[in-house]
Amino acid sequence: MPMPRPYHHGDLRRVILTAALDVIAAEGPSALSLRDLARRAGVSHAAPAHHFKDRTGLLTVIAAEGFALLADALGEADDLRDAGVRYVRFATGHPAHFQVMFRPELLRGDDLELATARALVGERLRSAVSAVPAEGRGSDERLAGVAAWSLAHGFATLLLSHNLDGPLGEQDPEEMFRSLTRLLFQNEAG
Amino acid sequence: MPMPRPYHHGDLRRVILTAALDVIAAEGPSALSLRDLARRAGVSHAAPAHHFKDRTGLLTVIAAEGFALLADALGEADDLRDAGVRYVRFATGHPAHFQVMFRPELLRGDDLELATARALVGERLRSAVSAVPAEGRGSDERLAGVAAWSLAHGFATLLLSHNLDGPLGEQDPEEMFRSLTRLLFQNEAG
DNA sequence: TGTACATCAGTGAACGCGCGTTCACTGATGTAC
DNA sequence: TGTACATCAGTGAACGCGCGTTCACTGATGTAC
Repeated sequence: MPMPRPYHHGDLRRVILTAALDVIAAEGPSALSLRDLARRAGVSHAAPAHHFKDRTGLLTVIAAEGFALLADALGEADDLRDAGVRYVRFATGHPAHFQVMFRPELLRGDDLELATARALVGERLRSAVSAVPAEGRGSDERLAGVAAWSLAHGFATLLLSHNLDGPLGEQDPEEMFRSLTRLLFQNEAG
Repeated sequence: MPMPRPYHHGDLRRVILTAALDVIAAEGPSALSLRDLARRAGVSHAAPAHHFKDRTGLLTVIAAEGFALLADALGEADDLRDAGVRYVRFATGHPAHFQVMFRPELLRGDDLELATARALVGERLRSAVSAVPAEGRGSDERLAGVAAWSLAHGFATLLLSHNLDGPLGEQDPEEMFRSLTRLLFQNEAG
């Protein structure tokens, strides 16, 4: 005997977000439609607009949430290598967020929450780089930052798009990433 | 006095491909529609299907062409560093191809031309890695390959998605990438 | 050199579909007095 | 404690749009004889 569904959903915003993350992880951001999300949430097709205005609004919320989660993860890193590992772990753990965060053309660029969260990630990355002794990282922190970011981001991206399935075999991605940084930094610092 | 347009276009396939590359570079692969391409080519909306069957067919042709171009570029590399630079140059020079090549979910996976071109790129990358003396690259070629690929791919990806606009400033991307490899490899090998 | 026929490239009308958006509405909740 | 009113969340019908796909077609080109 089905309970009569209450008129107010109560948690619709979160439910739609979760459904959106499912869709994005499975089929990419371009597969997203508000009507489809409404259907998945069992709610009238105009309801999602109430919470997110439109697709861009929804994606912007997801990106902001993603940056906040990533900033949290990076905040707990011991050193630069660990930050890299956490970056990769974030990407595999939150593939939908990750896929959206770095695609500015999908997002409301002037969103305050997004900008704030993104800036915090930038700070965390820079401070992880600064913590490496200068002999190990060269004098140009900006350059070292881009190097570290490129490496982690490239690995994560290739991983998520299944371009490392071959080379990885059965190996754990995080473990491979760790070896990879050991190779590059010859075990110096982080 | 407009010439009466001949019934047979003569070069429609190439014209549609070019239009598709424009659209992808400007708005991403998800913005692609066959009808829109037909409109741009000034041709009836059913014509593109004649050459490419559907969106996936078109994207597969683009990806295969991209891998072929990339293989050519890598084939001329002097060493691993140069291969990296050429990888980045390819990405900036052919952004639309690059955006499509590493998204298997958009492509006809069993396409022979695609698989062949992709395999050739893999070979070229591996041979660039092998050419580095073993002291400089560690004993695990597979790992070194993934490291090099991640670095170049991450840099190229962040660059194209405008995530390096800040750090770059006025600097030439290729130049920055070169510095970045010098930093990482302390000027040892390639 | 001429003719018949096959093949190929592109046309244009028609269809059904899912989409976003709008709008007047209704049910539920919170607040003022 | 009760009532009135404002606000908020979600409904459901309607619209117009661009899309991919199908289909019978026509114009151009190549080939056989």
